Amino acid sequence: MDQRDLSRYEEQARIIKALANPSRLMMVEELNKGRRNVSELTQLVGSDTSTVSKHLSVLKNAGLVFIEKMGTTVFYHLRMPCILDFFNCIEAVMEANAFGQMETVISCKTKSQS
Amino acid sequence: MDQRDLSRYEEQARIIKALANPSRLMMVEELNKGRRNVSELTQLVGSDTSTVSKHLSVLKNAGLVFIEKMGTTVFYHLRMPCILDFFNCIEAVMEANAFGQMETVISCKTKSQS
DNA sequence: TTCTTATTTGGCAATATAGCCAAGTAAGAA
DNA sequence: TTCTTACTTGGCTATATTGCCAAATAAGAA
Repeated sequence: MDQRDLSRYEEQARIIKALANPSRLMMVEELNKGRRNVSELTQLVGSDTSTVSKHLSVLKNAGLVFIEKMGTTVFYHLRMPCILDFFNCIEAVMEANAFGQMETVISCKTKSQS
Repeated sequence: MDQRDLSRYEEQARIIKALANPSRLMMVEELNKGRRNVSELTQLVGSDTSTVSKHLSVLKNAGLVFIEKMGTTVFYHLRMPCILDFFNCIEAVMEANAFGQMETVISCKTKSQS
């Protein structure tokens, strides 16, 4: 295990961790439609403004969004060209899981019949 | 905000969270080469066996791996057909970040020159 | 059965995360 | 300047995560 590899995994984990939160996923999906300011995202998520602001700073530190200031309002933009691939991948895992659960039910039925 | 949407985001977050750890990323990448038992993964990661076992149970609960028992040893298999897309996406963000840092350096230089 | 090897689970301490409220900052309006 | 609006930061608590050690389990071997 190389030190370079380790820090690469740590950096990857940092970015993935920034996405590993329901509120932040919601915001990312919304930002994929276009720029949004903090108030708009706050309304979407339904938490305190400060909470949303902190979520946004997590996304910013991970490099997933960038800001554009206009007067007193701050617009957040998504910088994640691969977002569709990313969500499709997670979606595929979820589908596989749903299918797996179905199989379990079937196999239980089969067992109870035998 | 629909309750269905919320729980979808929660489920997505749970899967993403399972990937958001350096040791688990290391294991996932290794498992992409083929099945591995706990000892092999323990050696790879360099933590305690119990720690690795718990990491594996996180991956299993997320549906990202499944097991195959052979006598006393347990082989873990990756179930993530999209793993390449996933890593490529994260890689793209990392590259964009590196590029962004470079830009910052350049813009600082430019500013100090003006 | 006892011994050994492979793995999982329980329990604990250290650290990180999430959310709220209150306080601080920043930019424009009055 | 003061007021207001938009946002960020500090501070706190509750909860979750990580990693270790020790103990439990499971399956063969002796």
